[in-house]
Amino acid sequence: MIEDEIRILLDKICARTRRNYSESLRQYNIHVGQDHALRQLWMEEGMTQFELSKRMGCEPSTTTNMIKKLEEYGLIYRTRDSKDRRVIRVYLTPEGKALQEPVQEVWRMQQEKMLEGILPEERLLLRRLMQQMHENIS
Amino acid sequence: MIEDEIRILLDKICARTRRNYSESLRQYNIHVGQDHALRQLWMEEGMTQFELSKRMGCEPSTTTNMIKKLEEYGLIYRTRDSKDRRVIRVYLTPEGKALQEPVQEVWRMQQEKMLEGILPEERLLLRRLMQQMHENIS
DNA sequence: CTTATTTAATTAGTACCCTAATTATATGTA
DNA sequence: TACATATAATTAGGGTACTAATTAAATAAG
Repeated sequence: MIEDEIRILLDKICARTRRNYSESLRQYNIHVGQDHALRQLWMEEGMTQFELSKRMGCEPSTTTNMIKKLEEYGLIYRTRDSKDRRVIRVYLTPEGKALQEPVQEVWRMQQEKMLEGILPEERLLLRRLMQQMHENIS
Repeated sequence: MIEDEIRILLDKICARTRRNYSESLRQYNIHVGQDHALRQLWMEEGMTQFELSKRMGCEPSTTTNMIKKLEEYGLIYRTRDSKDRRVIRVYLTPEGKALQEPVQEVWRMQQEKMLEGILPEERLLLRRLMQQMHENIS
């Protein structure tokens, strides 16, 4: 069945990219999920952990653990909001900021490798189909 | 960048399907990765753990842990190969076999939901593009 | 025959990601 | 003001997946 193949390919591509990405990130001493959090912070600092969870699409408890590791590594720091003492806001340290360029470069290279030989108009179509798939299941 | 969007969509679709699938499997008391192993065994029993790892595309240590859980749950059993005492062969119990139908039904329904509104010829193209992507990164 | 090398599986340790329950603070209502 | 409810973050506990190191059995080489 063609539908089964699509789903299986999806899983394989995902697992493979994750693994490749994980290997490439090792040189910077960070892990796949952490990069996810860092990417959000490179776009906007000072988010609450709740906001960060929403943007990453994961549970708050996952964010707590991830953020804890990133703090241990010295890549981010946290401050409690003075207006609402329940809230914690997350900021990048200079070390965290410095990773943006090299990590984005790794990301871009993997992208290009994955899409090699796929024409611009095919990429547009691919994006459209994937947007549809994403809407279907969200 | 359209390429970034494709990669991000890929991650989101993957995470989402995994999560949805995980929820659906809860009624059968199994977890996402375990289903992966069971699917291989439904196709062919008596594989070695090494063979199972290769087919699942994961590390042997991951298989060891997964198989251990499945054995605790009473879904599979293991026997040591009499010719080569290093090797362990994996078989399904009646309970493990009984899960095939309902779990495959869940799988099929999620598939159809994900691909809703995508025409047959688009599915063919989608498969082709994904096959290409898979080759590119493997 | 003995030693070295290879191979299958396991163990230890780390990170990711989830659910359910808990803690602490803020807010709405009697 | 007092109590109930809601919200942000955390903790506890389980499963997935990896790397690196180890164990045990099989095979190759001297």
